[in-house]
Amino acid sequence: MNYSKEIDKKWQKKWKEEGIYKYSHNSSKPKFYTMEMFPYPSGASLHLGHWFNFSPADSFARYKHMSGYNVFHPMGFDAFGLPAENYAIKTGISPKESTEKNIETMKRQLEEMGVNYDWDYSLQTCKPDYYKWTQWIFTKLYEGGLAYKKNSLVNWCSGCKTVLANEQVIDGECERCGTPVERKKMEQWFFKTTAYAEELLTGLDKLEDWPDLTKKIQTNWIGKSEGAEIVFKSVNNNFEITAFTTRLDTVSGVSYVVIAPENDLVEKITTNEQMDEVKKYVEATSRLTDIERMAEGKEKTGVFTGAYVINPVNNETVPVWIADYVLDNYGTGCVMAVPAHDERDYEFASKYNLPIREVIVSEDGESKPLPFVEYGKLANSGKYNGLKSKEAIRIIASDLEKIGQGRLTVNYKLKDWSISRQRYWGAPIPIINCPKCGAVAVPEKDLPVLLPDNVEFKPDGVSPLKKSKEFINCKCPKCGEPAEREAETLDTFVCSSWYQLRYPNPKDTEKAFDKDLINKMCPVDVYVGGKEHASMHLIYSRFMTKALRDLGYLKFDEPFKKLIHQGLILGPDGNKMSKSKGNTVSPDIYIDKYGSDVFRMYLMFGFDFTKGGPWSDKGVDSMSKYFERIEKLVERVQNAKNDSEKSLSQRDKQLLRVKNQTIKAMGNDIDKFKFNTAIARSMELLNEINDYLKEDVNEKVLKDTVEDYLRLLSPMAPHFTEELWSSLGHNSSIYNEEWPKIKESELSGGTKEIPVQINGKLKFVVSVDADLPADKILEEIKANDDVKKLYDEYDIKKEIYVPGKIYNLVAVRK
RNA sequence: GCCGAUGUGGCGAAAUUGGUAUACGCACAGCACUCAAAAUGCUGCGGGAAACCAUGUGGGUUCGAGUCCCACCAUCGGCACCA
Repeated sequence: MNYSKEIDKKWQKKWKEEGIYKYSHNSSKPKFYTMEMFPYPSGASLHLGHWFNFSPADSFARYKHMSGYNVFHPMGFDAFGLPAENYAIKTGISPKESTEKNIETMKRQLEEMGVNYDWDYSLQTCKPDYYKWTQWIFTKLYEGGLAYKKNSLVNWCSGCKTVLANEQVIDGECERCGTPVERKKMEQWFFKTTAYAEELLTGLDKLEDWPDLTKKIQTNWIGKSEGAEIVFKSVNNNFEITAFTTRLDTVSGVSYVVIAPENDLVEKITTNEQMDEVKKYVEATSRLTDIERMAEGKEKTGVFTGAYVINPVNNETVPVWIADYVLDNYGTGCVMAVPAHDERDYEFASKYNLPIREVIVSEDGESKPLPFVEYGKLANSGKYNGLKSKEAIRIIASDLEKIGQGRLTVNYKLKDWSISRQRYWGAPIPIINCPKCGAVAVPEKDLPVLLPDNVEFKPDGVSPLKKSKEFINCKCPKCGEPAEREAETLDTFVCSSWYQLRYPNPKDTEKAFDKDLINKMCPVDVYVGGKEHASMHLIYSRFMTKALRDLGYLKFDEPFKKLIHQGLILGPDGNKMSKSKGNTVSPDIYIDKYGSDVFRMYLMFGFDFTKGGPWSDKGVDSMSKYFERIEKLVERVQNAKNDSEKSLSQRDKQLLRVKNQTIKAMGNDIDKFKFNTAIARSMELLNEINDYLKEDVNEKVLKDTVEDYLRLLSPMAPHFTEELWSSLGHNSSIYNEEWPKIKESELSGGTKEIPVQINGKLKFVVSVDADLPADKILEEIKANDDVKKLYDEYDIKKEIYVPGKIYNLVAVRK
């Protein structure tokens, strides 16, 4: 075979010299913005996952380019983050240095893949010319009331020595290092994602081209629940407790009220007699990690506060308890406990001998074993007796509203996004804390707040930036008095929540993005990336888009119109690839042996793009053989004479028909990221062409077909087809060829087979002229000898003819 | 526990959305070329002698079901003391 890695190199060089992938916003063609989630620049060479993600996405972009779009397909680097910092701690090489080096390596390797990126439209989140604008966005959100600081309970990872967002806590462990997460109270910056909870949820309905699974995950994550608030006043009328409940119908069964140990009310309401015990309990729970606290089967614990409140619905006095089965960060952190109709309350009440009163029975009035948690009919509920649960909720809520002690409301699991990180390698939060003026945003003219180079950043829980006096000490931009800078850095997800807005104009020193341009370019038409970001990056980006829209910068609601998740290539053993399991596979040996295109094609053909699967290289050889067969065919065509005068034979027409079918099918497939079937179609076309070569060949038909065939393959195998294209005497790149147009006239003709069935079971097929109108086809079927025989053998009860498709007889054998 | 996805040959997988199940490959077998092998090319390839039977299992709707409906089994994923 002629194709090899050397051919890749030759064309990569030429493409670069000729600048064929240079992008310009000035074009008469319609825009098409497609991008992949940008990678983190890690030290090692590109792994299989990168290839599986980026090379098909590149093929897609190439296909769109050939289909007449002005395709914008940028690539950048998500360059801030912990790995570089941890690497630095280990080796002493600064994050800046190692990151820059890694980016250079990665860029080179991406080019070896044969991608059509224009590096003039690229970005690196760790560069001041980028993070200046991340900081600017922060200040805009701050001014718009969407960023705020509060003392709050946060997820603390003692491994990474930093705070984590809720989204970064997986099963109670740090998403990055697996350390059990602790809870800590700290002053933290937040973005007000909750302000958009409802829109983030309802907006999902409009995202028709997003995977259902991803929308489902976001729906769960947002966790909307409709219920009611109810206010319990204390017996002495010196405090109030507001609880959220979805089961206001059970309110007459409240036998106590519980609040979370961390809740601010605890201190306020606890009586002196109970204070010691309560303090002990609160301290004990605070020592537990989330995992310990929520361990399955863990017995519920709690303690009485000494306080009593009044149930506004029946005026009963009930005790107030503290228990760690109540979460402070959901609802109000306070719960009305109805042991008869809630499993948790039942367990707790049983343990502490609190009353259990049945107030819901089944709809037919039957008493059910407790705890009975389904909807039913009210009992033991005074004037509400006999009401069905759902109407009771409405009526009780409206009664409470009249006395100002409750109302229907909604609650979301979604929390505000915690964005402060006590680490070094990130964008400094652009805030100056002035003793007089408070937190003041750094004015645009003073941005970026540069990340200092020489800082000791060994993690010890104190933000490394605090240790740099030069960094910390500054003047308040408002009053000019001495002040201190915020010492924390932004969660890297802030950097990636807006990067698609920067790509179209990455070198702009005046603004983050050009309003007019970005409103034309966005939303991104197709976004490709892993589904592990469903409840992180993809929520943050959506939030940021909506926030910037409401601040007047954007005119669209969603960042990404269509979303595709690539699957995961697993190790040969079916497990996730990891160095510790020793099941990693490097793409390099395949690239060296076969060249980039064979490998790209193999990845696309051997796996469903959205599914992935366990790695196997069984078919790589056969892909290489496919390339050889193509080379042979092209060699044959190089000597093709031009016999255009010849009229088309039936065989010629059949070839053209198959070609047109292939064009149609491959286009549809690539649009849906179904590269496996697209390549299968191309193989069918090759088989057809080789079959055609056995008979009388019309050289012009052959050459046209083969050239179209190369065009069809070129998005998937850019180097290989470029080489063959030039061997056919073409001087311009195949990349700038048009994707072949379907000729309807050539699509028709030939014969087609109509299945003939008895009772839905296939008997045989009848071949008919494909161009015949449906009723003529039916005539031909009926005239067919085999069909006539069926009439003799069977009693025909009914005849079903789906025009031009199938002929079925409902019949009994005579 | 709640929500969701998937299940088709020895294997990776197709099936225009209710209309010829197993496309395209891999593996395998036979033949040709060769002294021979490799490479290449051709042929076959779900089961069954056949009628027929086969898309995780059992029902249902339909002239017709891999596709729609109900129940179940298995695997994977998301959420999970969310009041």
